[in-house]
Amino acid sequence: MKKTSLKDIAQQAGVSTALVSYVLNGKEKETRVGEAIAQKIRQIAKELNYQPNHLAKSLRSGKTYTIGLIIADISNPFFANIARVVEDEAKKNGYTVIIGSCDEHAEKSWDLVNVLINRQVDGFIIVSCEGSENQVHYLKERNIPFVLLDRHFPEIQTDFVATNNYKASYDAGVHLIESGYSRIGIMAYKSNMYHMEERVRGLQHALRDNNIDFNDAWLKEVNFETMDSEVRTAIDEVLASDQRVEAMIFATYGLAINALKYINELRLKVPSDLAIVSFGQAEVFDLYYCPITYVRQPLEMLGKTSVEFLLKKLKNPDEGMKQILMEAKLIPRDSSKAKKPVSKG
Amino acid sequence: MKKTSLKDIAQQAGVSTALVSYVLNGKEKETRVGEAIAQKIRQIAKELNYQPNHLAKSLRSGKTYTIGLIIADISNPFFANIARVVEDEAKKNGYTVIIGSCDEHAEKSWDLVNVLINRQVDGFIIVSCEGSENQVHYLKERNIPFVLLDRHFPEIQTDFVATNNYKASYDAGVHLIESGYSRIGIMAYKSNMYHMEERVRGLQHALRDNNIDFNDAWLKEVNFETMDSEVRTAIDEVLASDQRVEAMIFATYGLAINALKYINELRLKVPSDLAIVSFGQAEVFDLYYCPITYVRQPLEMLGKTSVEFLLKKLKNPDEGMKQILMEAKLIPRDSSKAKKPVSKG
DNA sequence: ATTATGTGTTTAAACGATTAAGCATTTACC
DNA sequence: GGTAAATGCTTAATCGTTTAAACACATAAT
Repeated sequence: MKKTSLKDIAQQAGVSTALVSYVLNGKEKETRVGEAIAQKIRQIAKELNYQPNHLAKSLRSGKTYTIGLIIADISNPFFANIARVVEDEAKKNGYTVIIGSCDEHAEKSWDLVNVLINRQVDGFIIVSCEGSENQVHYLKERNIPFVLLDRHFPEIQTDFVATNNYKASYDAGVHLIESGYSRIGIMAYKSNMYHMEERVRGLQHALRDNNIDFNDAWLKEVNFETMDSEVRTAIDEVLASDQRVEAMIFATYGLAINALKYINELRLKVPSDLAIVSFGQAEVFDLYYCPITYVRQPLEMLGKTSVEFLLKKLKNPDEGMKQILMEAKLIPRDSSKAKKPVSKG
Repeated sequence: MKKTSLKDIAQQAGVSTALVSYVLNGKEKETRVGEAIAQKIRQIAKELNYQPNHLAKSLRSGKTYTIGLIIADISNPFFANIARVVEDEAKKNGYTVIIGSCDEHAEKSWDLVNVLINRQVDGFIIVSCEGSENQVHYLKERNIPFVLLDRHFPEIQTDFVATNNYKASYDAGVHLIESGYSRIGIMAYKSNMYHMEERVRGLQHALRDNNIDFNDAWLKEVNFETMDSEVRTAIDEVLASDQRVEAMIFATYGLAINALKYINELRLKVPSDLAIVSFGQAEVFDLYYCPITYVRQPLEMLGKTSVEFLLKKLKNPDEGMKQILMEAKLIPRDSSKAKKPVSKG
């Protein structure tokens, strides 16, 4: 039993497919279709449970009403959630989203871009991974609409929606300082992505502005792929050094989780043995015995705005470049509780 | 700058589009294309960076190489992970996945089914929600290939891939009994979905087989939408009753999370005040101060097998019905640690 | 009576690919 | 030399829509 097409309806009604198309697209007025025949067409369409073929529509119109969403790491709940927001927002506007995760690999990301271009997506929303600048350039050259989400490349002029990571990290640093910590480290991915660098820089400047010298041993950069083991080593090191850190900022959710697991194994107490602030947000942070202070990124807003920007661009390709940095909010919890003052020396 | 099409290549090469199509689809042998011209065509295709238009291909062939994945609740990390597995597995086979979450609402699920049918997906993988039987019947009638994942309707003959929930819950019950607990409750969604009922039944039979009378007050069924508040009430009740439970099985991840939050607020200790076993799996369970015993469902296998079943069906629609129940594994942790014996009376 | 205007409908091309069928031409065979 | 087979390529229909243009009437205006 084949799907019913315009032709089927046309045949039953004894008219041409053109009329059927006009009526079912609500163009009866402009195209002056007779009221009687319009009724009949609608009636038959309902009886046959007509559902238009999106492929044909898209082929004809050149618009698929589909957005390609490329996410650097969908296992990160922050990104998983942002994907949901994007999807919901897109659906509200009649768009379908095809999601792909590149797991922080630029080649995978290339594949995805190509697959999705073949599928004729109207545009992209991309959480870029390291080394994917060429892809951004490619999309620009080919004039394919896209918006970068959460991560962007300051040296490439593009639309983007991101968090003010510098400020977020600066605030986190100040918060820890005000809570009485001064030897504050940060763990980040080994990466030259701007958002990572900003998170590191934010803390460094917070310390500098409070007259604390940042010790390079306090910065721990680990590789994404080998995170599990490297995090352990890193923790060992920052705790062992003669300049042992008292507090640590984790630049991503994944780092924090791995670190917390290890810290548990070591039977260290948070925050007395190590105070913690983490980027990202997840239920884990609430349920940890010592709830984790975290940087809450404006997830909903980021997702919604990225869709909004993209759809505007799709409607009017000549519209100007849109860039926005949103503010994150530090949510103080027990893991960064004020330190009990200790007499010096 | 338009995308290059077959026609463009044909023009440049001075041949018909048919030849180009043959060559680029590797059919030069069967269709006896001259070697010289084949070379030329490939050359030009490369120069123009030709990417075939999937829409046109699909329209012609009636196959989109797209799978619709409908998930009952994507905010559940178990489902989020299974979605990843499905996506990866599909991609390996050249399929693209369009994911939609119906948030446990049957109407949303209907919408998704229709949207995806319009998008001409080749088939569906569905984690059904309550009240969506009509949709399953609809797909069967319309002869649209689909596989039910994780949840199925025993009264409807369909392909499905699911967990043996009865056994999983039975095992959980036995484990708790062996750990010295006897007043064991279970919290589930108020639902007549088979997988839920099986989880309840599993515990009940485990108790019966160990000569423990199941007290109906130990069964707490809460509504998905109002879970936040109902869980609290339910916990209050099972702890207050004269037949206070000592242990509780949570039939879903969401229920466990909510309960744990409340238990923390009440400053109750796990497992001494209340032992816990939960379905689902997530990092939270590892990081909780008292790691949570949980039922590990064969996530990878479930996802992969569902794709496998569907793709087989797509290749050969007449293949027989495929149904499989996979075994879950109980992962014992501290939250269900053996109880210290207490003298009776 | 002729032209203009309005009304209701059909025709046919187009989107970009696939593919059965047809058409030349060359080579093989008896 | 005549038929058959092999070779290399083109034509044109098709998938299901959309939509500009053409067409055929009826009614109104001059």
